[in-house]
Amino acid sequence: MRTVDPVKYEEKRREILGAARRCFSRGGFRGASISDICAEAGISPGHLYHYFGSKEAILGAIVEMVLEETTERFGRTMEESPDALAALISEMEQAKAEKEPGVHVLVLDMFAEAGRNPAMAEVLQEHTRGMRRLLADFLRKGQARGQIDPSLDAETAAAVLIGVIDGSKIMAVREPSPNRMKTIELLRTLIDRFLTQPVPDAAQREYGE
Amino acid sequence: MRTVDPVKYEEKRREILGAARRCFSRGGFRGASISDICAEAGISPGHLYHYFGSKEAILGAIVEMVLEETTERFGRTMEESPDALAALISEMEQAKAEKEPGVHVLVLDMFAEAGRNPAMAEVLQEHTRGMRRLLADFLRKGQARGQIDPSLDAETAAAVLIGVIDGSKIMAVREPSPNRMKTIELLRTLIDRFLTQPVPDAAQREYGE
Amino acid sequence: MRTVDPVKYEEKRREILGAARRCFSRGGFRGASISDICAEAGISPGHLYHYFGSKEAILGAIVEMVLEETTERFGRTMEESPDALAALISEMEQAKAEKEPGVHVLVLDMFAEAGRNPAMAEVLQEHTRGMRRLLADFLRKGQARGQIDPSLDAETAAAVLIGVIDGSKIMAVREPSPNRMKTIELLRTLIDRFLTQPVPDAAQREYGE
Amino acid sequence: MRTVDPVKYEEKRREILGAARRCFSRGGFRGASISDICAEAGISPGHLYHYFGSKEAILGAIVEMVLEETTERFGRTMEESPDALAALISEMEQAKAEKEPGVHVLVLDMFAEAGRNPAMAEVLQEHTRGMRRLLADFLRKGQARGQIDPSLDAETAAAVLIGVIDGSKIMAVREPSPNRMKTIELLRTLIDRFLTQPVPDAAQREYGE
DNA sequence: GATGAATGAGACTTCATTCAT
DNA sequence: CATGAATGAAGTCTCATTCAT
Repeated sequence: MRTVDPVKYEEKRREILGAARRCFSRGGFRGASISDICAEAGISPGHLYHYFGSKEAILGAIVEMVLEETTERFGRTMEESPDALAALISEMEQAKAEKEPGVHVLVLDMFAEAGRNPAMAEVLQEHTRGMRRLLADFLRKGQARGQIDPSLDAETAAAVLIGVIDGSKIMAVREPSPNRMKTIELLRTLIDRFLTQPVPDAAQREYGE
Repeated sequence: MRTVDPVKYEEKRREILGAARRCFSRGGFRGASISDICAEAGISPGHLYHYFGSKEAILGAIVEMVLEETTERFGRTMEESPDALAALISEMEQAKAEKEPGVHVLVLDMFAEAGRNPAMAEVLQEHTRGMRRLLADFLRKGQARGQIDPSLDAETAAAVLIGVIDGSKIMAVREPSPNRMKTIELLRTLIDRFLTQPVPDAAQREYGE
Repeated sequence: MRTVDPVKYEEKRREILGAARRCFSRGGFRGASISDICAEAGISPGHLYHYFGSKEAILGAIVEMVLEETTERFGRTMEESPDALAALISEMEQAKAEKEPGVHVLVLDMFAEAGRNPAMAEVLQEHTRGMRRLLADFLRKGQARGQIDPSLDAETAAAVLIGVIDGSKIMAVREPSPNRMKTIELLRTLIDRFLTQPVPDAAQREYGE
Repeated sequence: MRTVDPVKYEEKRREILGAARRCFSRGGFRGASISDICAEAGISPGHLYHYFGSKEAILGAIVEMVLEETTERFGRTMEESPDALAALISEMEQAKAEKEPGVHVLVLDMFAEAGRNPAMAEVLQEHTRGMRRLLADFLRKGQARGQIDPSLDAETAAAVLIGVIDGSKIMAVREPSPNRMKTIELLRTLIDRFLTQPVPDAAQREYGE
């Protein structure tokens, strides 16, 4: 009798996904139970299975959601930033000041999971391609504007920079809060020097003289 | 009569640890069961608890082992390398060509776990301090020899470089095998430019002109 | 749709409690396993945990139930009895002719458990206070009616009598069935003499003469 | 080659029994493991099985030991006491001031166990007979000396008094420390009135007048 | 005598999933 | 739509007992 209102359906789905995300953020993919998610979402387990066929499916949807958000945010950041350097630094700082602190855990868990789950690996790789393309375009624009070393292969440089961003996320786990400022500052230098054309080789190794 | 034989004990312990490591590499910390480990090690569940008081304890021992190995290998790499750049690149390449491919997963899992398990975080931070000190000393030597920009704060630079190495590990998950070469090559450039003194500011932004 | 039905829930809970009680009566608190209880109740182990969070919780509920029943029955007995003596004797006889013979074991187990489990001790003490108050009031009424020695402190006498009742329960374990009659008969004398004012001291030690 | 020195054997057996007793006192029969006992006795599990064929056997030996001690102590107490009343009170007080507080638990556990384990019940009943005989003799002597109501059947009275003593042990669990003094005092009255000839019936119910 | 490595059954508990209502 | 009762496999861990040394 009741028509299956697809709007409401999607809405509820998103609600559940939000609850799941909060749960996963706390204890990782394996650490949150369907029960936990149901409690957080305020629904019954039976009902949850109307929206997702399995826990794995929830996980998949979450990953997609998180990755999409990441890409989106990254795209916005780049649009709003004056240059590549500022954009990348901003990206790293934003990641650090996340409202939900568990997001990091979620992303790290994703990496680990991708290391052993081919399906997840595929999703992650697909997303990485998208993000790299985005960043590469951005770099190319910088090169066109003369802000970035034109000899860099934009595509490869983008991959490298994504690696640097990932590394900065791990730094948050590896080191306690102190001197994070100084590290970020030096990361800025690192990126700056990478993207900027270096002096001719001849001049390079001369400090000691 | 007096058969205590701590040698055999330690040997067996190591054997179990090896089995556990293989299992964890496959399925992550949470994904491998005590049963799995026992099967892999060829012992009964009851017996395993002669050597480790809990699954958590096994995990702890593994983590310690892996981190120790990492530090050792890193130390050796640096001793054998002619300069900092070579050492870091070699480190990243070695990591990639690990005999046991699952080690990556293990390390990534460790990061994720540290993100929510304070005990694990503590261990990881302790180890990070050690590794950073090692790397900082190495950088200072390079600075003394005039190979590295003396204006860099060695301690902070070490932290940043560890981040880059971590990032390179994630790259292995993010991107399929192709064009890994080019990425590694560009990472070399990144590190090179970071550690090497840049040209005077005046000369920097001149590409386009 | 709105099927919460706390009635059915409570019913099932009581059912499980009944099964647990039967199991505990057979083998004691430690001797009955969750599996046993599930088999007795005809449910799966997973389901049992919908109703009780732990084995300890079941135990707690049982204890409460048994103690409550005891108090209730004791209250009724006293209301129905013409005087204190009859009430106490009736109490001891009733205890002996329990429908479920295991109840004794259960109570004895409770005492033992209370000797080492502080939580259980607390529950038992709470219940003891209630029962003592009940009995003390009863004794005071008897004193008012001139049936009981008014010089007895009702509260303390109640404690002592509870001890006598407990002792009579242990007698059931200590001695095989024969000459139970005679013992009960003599217990009646014991209580009678305790509650009844004795002759002046002068008259007391004169038997032999 | 080595003769099986029966003295040393018995000694070691007793040592293990002591350790087991301490363990059982803490956690009850079921709460102490063979491992615990071995640790407490400072021997290996394999060795323990040279002395006792099973855990059950240890339990049996302990029970026998405890019961024997109880009887012995009770015998001594009676020999040393001037009259029955003093002896019984002393018995109850001694029990209360036990060096090892866990002895109570052990005894209570024994009662509970006897409620369901026929072998244990048999042992307990055997011991009870011995103790009752002892006490009955003692009472008869008191009757002969004119200190105790001669109309009491000594055998039955002994059973009743053992019940009172048992009850006083449970009181230690049922009630926290306060006003234990008063209770013991009143227990004295209870026993005194029980053993002492009451006034003629006619005089008894006259308080109110 | 004495050790402790080794076993394997079984304990409690969790959890993804299904289904009658 | 929605509930929550129900399942049963699997997980971690304990423990009495055996046996080669």
